[in-house]
Amino acid sequence: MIDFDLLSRSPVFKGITPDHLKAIMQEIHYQVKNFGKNEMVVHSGDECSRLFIVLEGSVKGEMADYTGKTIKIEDIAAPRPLAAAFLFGANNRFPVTVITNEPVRLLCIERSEFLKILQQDSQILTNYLNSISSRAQFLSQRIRFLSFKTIRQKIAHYLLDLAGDRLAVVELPLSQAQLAEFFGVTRPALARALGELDQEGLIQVQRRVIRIQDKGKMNELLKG
Amino acid sequence: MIDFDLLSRSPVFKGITPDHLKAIMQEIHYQVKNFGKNEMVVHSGDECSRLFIVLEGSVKGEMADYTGKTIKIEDIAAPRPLAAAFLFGANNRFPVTVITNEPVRLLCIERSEFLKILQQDSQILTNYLNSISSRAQFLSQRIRFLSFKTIRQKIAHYLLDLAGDRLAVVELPLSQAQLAEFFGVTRPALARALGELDQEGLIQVQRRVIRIQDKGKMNELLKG
DNA sequence: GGAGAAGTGTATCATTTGTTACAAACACGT
DNA sequence: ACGTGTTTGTAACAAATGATACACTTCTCC
Repeated sequence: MIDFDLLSRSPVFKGITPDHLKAIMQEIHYQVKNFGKNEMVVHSGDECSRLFIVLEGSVKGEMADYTGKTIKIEDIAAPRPLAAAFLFGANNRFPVTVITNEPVRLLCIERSEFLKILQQDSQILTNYLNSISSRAQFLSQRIRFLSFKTIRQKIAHYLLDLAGDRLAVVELPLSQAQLAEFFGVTRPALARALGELDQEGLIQVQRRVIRIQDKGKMNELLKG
Repeated sequence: MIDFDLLSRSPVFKGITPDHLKAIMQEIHYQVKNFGKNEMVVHSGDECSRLFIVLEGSVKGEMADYTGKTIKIEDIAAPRPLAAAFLFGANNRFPVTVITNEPVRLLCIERSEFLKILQQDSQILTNYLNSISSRAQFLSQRIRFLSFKTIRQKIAHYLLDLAGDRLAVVELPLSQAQLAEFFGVTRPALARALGELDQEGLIQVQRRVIRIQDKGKMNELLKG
């Protein structure tokens, strides 16, 4: 049995009433699969020909590097879909290995069946397009961010983005350690860079609260 | 007038016969706009509510950094679409400014009209999904690549990827200078790293031709 | 074959960042 | 107020890379 109430809150089916969703699902072929704890759902490199949506429990995506060591990428809990961006596209293979954190129920829909849904319901189509489109945009921004060479540049970009047009005083939403990880640098290096910018009078740092003193010079940093 | 023969070779309309495409287009509302040379088509930050496809000529995407300096991102020639991944998604704004390289004819389709097409024709829907999905995958891989810290790691990843399961001898498809730019490092630094890997016996470099001597140790590099 | 251009190997030094370690400031429960 | 754990500020040294310069090879065109 499927909890259509929960499923209708999934990003893919947002805005669809549970009843309507139930009607839609009756028209197509799908499967519900049960997994135990720590079971492997898909293996990295498997062909991605079905859409998976977590109905119950949560799974984690792990990426295996060349040595076999695995790194956890992200957790996905009900009712979110699984690797939605990889259902279509040139190379339909999972980039990650997916393993259950706990007992899990998965909704599996063949790509061709899911296509039927997309053609039938414009709301779901829009949802899905928005979803992978947003992901592409997010990734695009992330690449732009990663292309900044120095820590100073990353800080400048981050702070200016955070401040926007508003006042020049911002409070960091992350701890330095988290921010350092987001920047892809070490925590002491980040603290040092913040300290230097403070000494040079570009910003004023009081733990999490930062005042941008000289927006002009901060912009200058992004030049090179 | 639209050259449906050309348009049917666009990634979005691939696999559709020119006649069928003509029939589809007669059902919906669209515009064809003409631009002169060096005219601005869209400005960075503009709302992206229409799909643009280049019918004639070519345009370039430029990104403005905080200082106002512009960097050319890519050229788009007929019959390719423009910023297809930004038509949907959370923040529908162009990340780039688009300027014509020469006199250009553009096909403009409102998002709502394009949605009609997507629902009507499963081939076009699949094309479009493949297109933005591929882009997300490409960006995803690029981020993974950028997350390698050292040049040695980038080299290892690049070479192992290039070699695949085949022999251990690969010929670089790019010059060192181009490869260095792709890696986001300087050319001498890349050459130095290659030289060191050679000295350590992991690879054997003869200008563009590289022989991977020790795949095991190359894999090790990707650990840390 | 020779001249010039492009690509490659290498060296030196400056700059940036990672690494490690430790002290100071803060948060929170008792 | 007091300890305890977390977060933040700083320091010293090592490692990696950038910047710059130059010699050498290979290619191409004449």
